[in-house]
Amino acid sequence: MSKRSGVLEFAVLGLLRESPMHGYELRKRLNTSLGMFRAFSYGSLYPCLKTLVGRGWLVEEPGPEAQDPLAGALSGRRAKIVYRLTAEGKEHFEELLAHSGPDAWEDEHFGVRFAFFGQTEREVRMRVLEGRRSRLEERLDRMRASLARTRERLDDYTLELQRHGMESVEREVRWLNELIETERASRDRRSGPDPSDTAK
Amino acid sequence: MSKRSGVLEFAVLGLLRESPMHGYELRKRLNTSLGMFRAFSYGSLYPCLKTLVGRGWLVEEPGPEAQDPLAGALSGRRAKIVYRLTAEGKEHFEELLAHSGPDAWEDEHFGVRFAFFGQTEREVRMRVLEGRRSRLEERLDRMRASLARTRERLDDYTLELQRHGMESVEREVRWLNELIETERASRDRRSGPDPSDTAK
DNA sequence: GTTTTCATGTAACCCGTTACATGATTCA
DNA sequence: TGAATCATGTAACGGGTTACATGAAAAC
Repeated sequence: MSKRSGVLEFAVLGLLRESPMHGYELRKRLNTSLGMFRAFSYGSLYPCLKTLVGRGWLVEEPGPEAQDPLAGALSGRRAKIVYRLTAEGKEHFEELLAHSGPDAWEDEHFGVRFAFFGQTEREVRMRVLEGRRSRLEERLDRMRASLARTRERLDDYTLELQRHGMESVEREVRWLNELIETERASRDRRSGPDPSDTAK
Repeated sequence: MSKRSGVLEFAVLGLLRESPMHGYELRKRLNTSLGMFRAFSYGSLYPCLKTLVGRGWLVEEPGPEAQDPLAGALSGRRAKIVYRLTAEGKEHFEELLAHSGPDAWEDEHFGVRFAFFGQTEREVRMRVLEGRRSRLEERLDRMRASLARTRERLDDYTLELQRHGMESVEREVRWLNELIETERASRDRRSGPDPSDTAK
């Protein structure tokens, strides 16, 4: 029933798709490789892994050291649990990757989506980047409007905070512009410059 | 009992300190004037107001239109509830303002603290700005270290994401540097340039 | 041999949102 | 008169954290 709306879920599936791992290692990768923009604790990771197993997207496997006859002989030892993506799990993740709905470019989701762009279709990448950009442009419009309405009643610090906030958003828009540009260029290089396209 | 660790609580007290308001208006101010960096819904605002009243930091007052004899005569009408900061509430908020502990420069708190810098002592402002800056510098160190360790195993998109993330943090550090500079300049202008200070 | 780091989990809580319910006032 | 906006609230849920408990393996 639970939606598991899923930044964490998405990231876990994505990382496990590259290679099986146990929880501890997974968490480190979440907070470094992928991380910077979001941190997770074991308190959320392990329960998440459990529910993914419950849905058949992951399987728990004994760690490789279970092959070791010495360790195997000693009963009662708790082996590392290595999580591996199942076929259904892979299929599900690919569906998620193909999706480019509005939620894909919200603040919380965009970062993790971008982190897996390497596995994402070019067209989907474009839609997500452009969606994100127009999302931010809407926000800029609202900020500018609100600033125009309230400029005089605000003190210097509040004003400075808003100015800095707007600059941050403008900066991200420029970044997206560059990325979109690059994507387009590499697409055009592939299919050859199309006069009917560039003439527009 | 509840901690109410309080971005919302802080902002409510701060806004009501400037002038009494009813909930609806309060929420708008939270999401525009102060806002951009955080939004709140009624579902969190009204319960928060209730608990603040419960602690004696706010009082509910009938809206000004209750003075209107016509409206007052019509029984059963639900008046707007105007919230006003009590003396204890004001005292409490000033304690919060004076505080410059580590939590003041965390991501979640820093924005709201900055928004009320207009009401904050110069020394406290300095400590918060400097605390925030060193917090971000630590983060940069960790990012650089992690990047150096993992650079080759990462694909282009992940790398680009990290690069952009680091640039964002670096940019905020530069912003803080300017703010600190400005604060220092205005302080020095006050007390006159001190040779023993500038010689260092 | 002891401290660190690796490794797995659980229970309680926190701060907030969404969706809903209700009704008054203003504007077209 | 009907729609938009003003205005106040509640119940259920959501996605996470903190603090705790446990124990093996590695490093010193």
